[in-house]
Amino acid sequence: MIQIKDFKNHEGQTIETQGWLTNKRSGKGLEFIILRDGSGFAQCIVDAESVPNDVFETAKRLSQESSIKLEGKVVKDEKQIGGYELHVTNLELIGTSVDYPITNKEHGIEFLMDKRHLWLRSKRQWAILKIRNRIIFAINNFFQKEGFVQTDSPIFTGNAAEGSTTLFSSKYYDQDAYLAQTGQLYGEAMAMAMGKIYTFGPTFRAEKSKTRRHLSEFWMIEPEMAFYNNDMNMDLIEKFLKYVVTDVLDNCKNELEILERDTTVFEALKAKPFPRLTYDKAVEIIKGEKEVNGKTSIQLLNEDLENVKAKIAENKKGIEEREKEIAGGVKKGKRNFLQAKIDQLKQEINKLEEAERNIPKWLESAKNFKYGNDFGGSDETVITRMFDTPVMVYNWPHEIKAFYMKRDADNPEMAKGVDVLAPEGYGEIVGGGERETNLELLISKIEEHKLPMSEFEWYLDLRKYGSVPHAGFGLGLERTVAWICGTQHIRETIPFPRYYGRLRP
RNA sequence: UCCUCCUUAGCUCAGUUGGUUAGAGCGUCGGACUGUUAAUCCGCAGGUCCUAGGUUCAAGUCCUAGAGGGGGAGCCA
Repeated sequence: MIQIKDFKNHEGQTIETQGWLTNKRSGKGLEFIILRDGSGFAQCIVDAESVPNDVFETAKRLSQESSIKLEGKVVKDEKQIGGYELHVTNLELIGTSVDYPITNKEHGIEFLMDKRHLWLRSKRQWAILKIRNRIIFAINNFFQKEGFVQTDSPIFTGNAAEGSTTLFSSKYYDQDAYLAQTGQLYGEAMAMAMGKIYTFGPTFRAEKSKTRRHLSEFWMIEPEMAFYNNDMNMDLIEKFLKYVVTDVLDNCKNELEILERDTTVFEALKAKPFPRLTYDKAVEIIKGEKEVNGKTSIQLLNEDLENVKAKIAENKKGIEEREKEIAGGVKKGKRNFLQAKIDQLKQEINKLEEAERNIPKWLESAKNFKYGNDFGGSDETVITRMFDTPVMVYNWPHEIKAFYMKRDADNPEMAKGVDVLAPEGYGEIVGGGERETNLELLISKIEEHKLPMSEFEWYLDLRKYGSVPHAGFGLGLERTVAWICGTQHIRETIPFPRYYGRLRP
């Protein structure tokens, strides 16, 4: 039994293969079957003259997602995705498929999410999951090569700590428990034992967020390094992200092509250093007080808005012209064609008008940004819009950062945190920083945040027994997958997404 | 929780100032076509216009309430 990905090693040979019919086209005495088997996609041709009558009849009646076993000759054909097709000599039906709900046409996100268990079979989803797999592989490779030890943090935690995020509450025997929102504090303990570690596991946030970049359950990679300061931390993040992106570019060409991802942005990223902005500089850029590449954020956003408006006007004109043409009297076929185009333009307008409503709000919030606040989603969009690589923002006001963040000795209002913002509006993919080592400062911070001291006794021990400078960060897997794949929604990047309002399938 | 947009055929969507029998494309099914790439062409079938009230001679269209969904804010990876 030969897998589709190995067809290239069997050119000219007659082989057996099996899989599912994902699409079919037919001509007289010819059936073109698009077969998928998880390893790839291939066109299989059943010619009435090359197979027994009953086999051709079976092929003719095959429906979408029928499972089949095929025998045939592998033939090279440059036009095919994998470069090879199968000239079928025999075919056997394994399992029928009646009224498969997902057709090869458009569907809405809600319908597809209700059918997620079947949607996973489609080509686009296949490509995304293959890239997700490669990213995970690359992450592990990178840290293993760099001498990190993979360790895991617990999922049940006893404290709802670390501040503002809402957690999922649960029961642990007779005690209240919560699902972990991060493994970081445990990571610090493990780094004190193993030197350099990383955790890789699921995290849970019970925020009722309804945006294209949020999930309630997502996977996070959290490295933690003893004897690292924040500058070393930022060097590592940059090296790490470049490694992962390069690895995916080298090994997932076919998948990126299926997704129609423009990979030129990644080529730029490989060559250039990531911009490193202090919080102060980033705020100047957001408020439009500082130019980047000759433009301020306000100018750029206004340009974006003008472009959106121009596109809407253009579409409206296109609709008007076609409506006039229809009113003038045309044949049925032509009328249908024009009507379809009109509908498509109207749908585009709906999306553009959403942008038209949002951009002015972002502009307002950018202009009125108050120094000392944390960045909101729109502020991140504004700042990443200015650059074509990920941007690092470091040295944040300590008041808006977590209690364990290291205070800057030269600038006591600031904490040594770093956020990495992905380009193209994919948001914050990394959050991290150097950790506070001063026991007294930590204790006062815990009190300031009104956190239960008893839950942190063990954590404070880390500062009592051989405390050392250390740093680390957390990378959101799904946001990274979304950015590299260029997906519209983060929920396409995980097999069975959990987000507000979605628990099944 | 707040703001905003949406809900019409299996799916994706049109439906004008309220006005006769609610439309299209795709999909299904039947047929045509020897090489198709979301194939194409012809034909048949397919409707609780989200729900409940209300205004009106008349409601898919207007009003009120509710349900569900998209996007955004907050929060964050």
